[in-house]
Formats: sequence, structure tokens, C-alpha cells
Amino acid sequence: MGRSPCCSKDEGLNRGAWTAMEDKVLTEYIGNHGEGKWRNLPKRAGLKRCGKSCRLRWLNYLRPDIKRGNITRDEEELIIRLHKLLGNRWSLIAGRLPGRTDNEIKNYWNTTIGKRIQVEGRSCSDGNRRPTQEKPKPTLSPKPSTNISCTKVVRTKASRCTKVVLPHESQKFGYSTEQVVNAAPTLDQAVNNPMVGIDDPLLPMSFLDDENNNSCEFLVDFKMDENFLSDFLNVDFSVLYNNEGAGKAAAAATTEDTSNKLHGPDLRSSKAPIIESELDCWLVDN
DNA sequence: AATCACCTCAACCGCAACTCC
DNA sequence: GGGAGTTGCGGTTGAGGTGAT
Repeated sequence: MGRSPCCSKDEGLNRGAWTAMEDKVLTEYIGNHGEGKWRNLPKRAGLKRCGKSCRLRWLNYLRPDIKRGNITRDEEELIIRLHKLLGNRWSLIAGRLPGRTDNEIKNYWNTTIGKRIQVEGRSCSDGNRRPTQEKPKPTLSPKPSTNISCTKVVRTKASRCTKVVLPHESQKFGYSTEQVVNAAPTLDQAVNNPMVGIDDPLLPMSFLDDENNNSCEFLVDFKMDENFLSDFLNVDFSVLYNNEGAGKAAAAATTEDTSNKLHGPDLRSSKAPIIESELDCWLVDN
């Protein structure tokens, strides 16, 4: 079993940094023939590289729509938001940042944001201790209100509703799975009307986030499309990852404030919204 | 000026997902 | 349906750059 490696190491292939000539050859070849067929591309283009290497070079460096220069503050904020939502799904994150590559974002995260999180995490856990000294990056400005380290990730591989888990409460009330499923609002409803289901004993949108045990026992796999992601990204997540913030948000939220999508009326209660949950434990990864 | 330590980021590697037959 | 081949993704590495001493 097992397939042959993409490119064996003993074929006299070039490795390491690309030369300007190689870049030119690759760019011209793709210009004439288009992307794809990476495995055969090096032979056809006359490059002593493996297909993988060509693909990577093209995608991360040679592509004409690559955006050069520092990550802007806006981009950084978007990265942080998306990372909260998606975790280390760099390609998905990159997909929301035109001109940026997954590799670039991953590097940026690992070298810049990740470190800052570590520093902030340390300073959070030990309030009196000063964070270790770190050279601030010019383009960066930490947002102290955002607790980046508390990542709750939604796995977007779930593309359709495939699985429902009954909350214990529903079972206690004697509801069947079918009843709960039928009572559950669509995600669209959830996004546009946080009040849906709030007063229903079935608690279809109540992802129980018990302060003590973090239980979230109801779950629906859902479609994560562009519209949903857009809505998601317009939400200020910081309050959802910060109990204090959540409390304040809850206090501020009124029933008529439906414009605050997903900010339920009481984020600390058992009626926490969909995203404040450990969805990833449940979403089917198939 | 020389050396060291640290940082950045392009490139590599291994694996999983996907596609084709 | 299953196996083989291909593509894409995420983690890791290391060369080169830069600042500190």
C-alpha cells in the first residue's frame, strides 16, 4: 500500500530558494497553460522542481494577485476574528483576505499574533507580573479588550444539518429528538433573530454554556456559507469570549435591540447563542 | 568589526481529502 | 466500492536578515 511520494529526492531536483530564472519559467508556463496538473508541470515547463514546490511557489509568491506589504490593522483584526471562528484553518482565513496567502497568514500568526497571545495570556493568569518585553510591530496595536486566547472554533466542514444532539433538559421534559429538531430555527433565523427559541422550553437554540461545566448539549450541524460567514464576521465576538464582556453585553442588550445579531439577551444564562459553545466537539468531521 | 541571539518567512514535509478510473 | 494518483492543507524547519552586545 501507500502511494509514491510526490517527488522522490534522488531525481536531481532543485531544492531550496527559487532563482529568478525558475520564477520566470514557471510564471511564463502558467501564463500560457494555466494552473493545475502540478505533477506534470515541472517536466513540461522544463523545471527541475517537484510539482508541489511549483504549486507552492506560484500560490505563495508568483501569483499576480498577491498583495505585498505589511498586514494592515484591519487585516489583522479580521485574521483574529477568523481565527477565533475557524482555528488554524489558514486557507479558509486567507480566502477572506484578498491577496494574502495561507502561508503568509500562518507565518504572521505564528510570529506576531501568537506570541502576543502568549504574552497576554501570561499577564492575564498572573495579573501583577509584567508581560515579557517584546518589540511592538509598527502595524500592530493590541486590543486589550479582546481575549484572543480563548478560542472557540466552529468547524466549517459541517456543510449541512446532519446531527442533532438532545439537551438533557429536553429529555427531562420528555421531548423527542424529532420534536426538538422541528422546533429548531434555521441558522438564518438564528442569525437574524436572536430571540428565536429563547422562551421555548425546548430551547432549540440554547447551547447550554453552563458557567461551571461548559456543557453545551444541543447541536445542529449547519451550512456555513458565504452569507453566514459575512454575518458572523460582522459580530463583535469579543464579548462572547469574555464573561465580563458578555455580562455587559447582556445588560446592554434589550429585546428591541435585534440589530445586535447573535448577542442574545443574556449571554451568561443558559440561553447562550450558537457560537458560544463547543460546537467543534459535535460537528461532524467527515 | 566581530559575534551572538533572535526574528522572519519561504520552502519543505507528511498526511488527509479529493478525484478518477 | 475500492484502490491509485493528485491536490491541498497545516505544521515545521532553516537560511538569511537584523539588532544587540
